[in-house]
Amino acid sequence: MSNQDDGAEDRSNGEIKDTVLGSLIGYQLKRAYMQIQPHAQAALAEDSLRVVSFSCLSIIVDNPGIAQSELATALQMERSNLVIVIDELEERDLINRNKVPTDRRRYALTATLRGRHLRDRAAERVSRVEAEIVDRLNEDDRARLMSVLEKVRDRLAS
Amino acid sequence: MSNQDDGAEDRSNGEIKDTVLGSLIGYQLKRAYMQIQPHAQAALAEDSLRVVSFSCLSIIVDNPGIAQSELATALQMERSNLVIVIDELEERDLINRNKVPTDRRRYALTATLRGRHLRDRAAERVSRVEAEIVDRLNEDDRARLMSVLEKVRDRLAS
DNA sequence: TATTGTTATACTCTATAACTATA
DNA sequence: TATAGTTATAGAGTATAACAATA
Repeated sequence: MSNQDDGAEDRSNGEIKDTVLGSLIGYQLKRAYMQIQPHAQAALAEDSLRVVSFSCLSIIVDNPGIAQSELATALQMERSNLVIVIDELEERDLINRNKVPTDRRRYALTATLRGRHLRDRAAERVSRVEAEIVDRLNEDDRARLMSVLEKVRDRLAS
Repeated sequence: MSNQDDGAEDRSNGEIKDTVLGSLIGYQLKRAYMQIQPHAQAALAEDSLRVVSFSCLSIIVDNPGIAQSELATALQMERSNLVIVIDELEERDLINRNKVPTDRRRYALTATLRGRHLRDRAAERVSRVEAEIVDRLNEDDRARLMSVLEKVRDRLAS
């Protein structure tokens, strides 16, 4: 048998082919997110915030009076899983649970001054980190991002 | 006090503002992924495949002879968490663990004919589902996707 | 000494069911 | 009867440490 293409690809250079997987938008989105997420996480950790805490705080800052249910819907998470996050933000004096006279079942969530300032600072940090990461992406990673950009844009051309 | 903007935004229409959060690439990527993932998951479930099983199978099909460590690196997961996935693919006769004479520590993973066919069919299914979803995105979701496209493209303009 | 595959385990995230108090 | 917040719990997914076999 000759050295022609018999399906056993040459991987002696250590490169892994993911042609089929890489053609899927979901895979590319996940990969792109996985590049960014740890850095965003690290940036938020400087303010002792998790990604979910920051997301909640940010939505509360921009939507004063929002209820926990509404917040859960906005972030596409279960309201049961939101409770301890809100607890923590409240304990850190970043937000308040305000009683609503017209509906005593719900809380009106509002950010404190401290919460608003922390949100702004944290958002600034994450923005900076994201910009740095995208700038430092290597050839493969850039290709990945461009790939998902193109695919989604093609499908959106309507 | 008048009815002017005092920071308490009007949310009577039920719309939630996420201006700051929405300006972050990571958030947009995650949101976009969360739109696609459940549908891809459902499509793969028709072949009793999880996303991780399909990803592994797909990489093995395209890289015959790959080792578990290499596969773990390619998919950015721990090799310890890969073991049961590979076990399952092997039990379903979709791949083989082949002994490598020159290095008896590693296995050379190869897909069976059945595995290659299943991968092709599953990939086709996911592609179709992804296309449908992107087509059916509502105004908000499209705006989200365009947002991340623009942001990343701006940063990549080099 | 370092690496591959493996096991066990812990930790986080997410999902579900059920409860209470209100509407 | 339905909804908001809450609790408890189960299930994924992911991360870490340690081990045997081999390099």
